[in-house]
Amino acid sequence: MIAPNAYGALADPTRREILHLLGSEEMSVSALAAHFPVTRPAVSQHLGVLREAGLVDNRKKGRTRYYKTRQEGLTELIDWLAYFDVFWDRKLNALERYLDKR
Amino acid sequence: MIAPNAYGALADPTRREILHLLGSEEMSVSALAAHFPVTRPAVSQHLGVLREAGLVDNRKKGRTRYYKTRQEGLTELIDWLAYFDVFWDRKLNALERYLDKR
DNA sequence: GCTTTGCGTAAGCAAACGCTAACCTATCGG
DNA sequence: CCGATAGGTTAGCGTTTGCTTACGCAAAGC
Repeated sequence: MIAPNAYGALADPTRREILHLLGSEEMSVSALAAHFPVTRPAVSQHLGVLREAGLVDNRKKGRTRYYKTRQEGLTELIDWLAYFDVFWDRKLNALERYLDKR
Repeated sequence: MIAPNAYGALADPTRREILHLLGSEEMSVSALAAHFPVTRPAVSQHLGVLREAGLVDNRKKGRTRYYKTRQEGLTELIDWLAYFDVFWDRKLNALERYLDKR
């Protein structure tokens, strides 16, 4: 599945925070909505945007629907950034820090 | 200078293409506008958004204003993506290919 | 000087966005 | 069954966005 508009999905701060929350663990819509000042339908709509962008996935368990980040969707963004030279500088620096922590 | 909203700046496809054009070389506003179906003022407004986001810079030479990408601004996006595991997978793969070429 | 060129800015408008309130279906528990 | 719960959907709203047209101003060119 291709991601039509992964960039626009990141434009909203709530959606970015949702992605980070779902990055660490699977979460239900209600549990997700508890983290934000907006109503549950608003979060549901954000999840719809993220799903169409290919950035999240979900599975249904009973009446609860669990969402999680769909990491393949993020590769588009990473590939886009790879065009810029700065990518390599940051990459090597960050990689160094990353490897130091293991 | 901090970048208040680098994410939203990427939401528009015209702005993304502008960034790539400016990544390879410095360009004037008119030269930039020639690449797009929209008018020059529209491009000028896009450049204003990119400038406020810290993604482009410009210098004035006579009556011409040359824009170029401001690579430091992209670091926010890279840092954001670095939270996800897929970032490191892509990074390590790309680094491998990169090193193989030397 | 006067005209042209390069660019920014302002006004106005249609479309898209983010939100809430209200409603719907589906599932669980009694 | 029946009521409560989980979550998607819709209508309507104010706001923001992206665009054009029109204007203003500084730098060149004549």
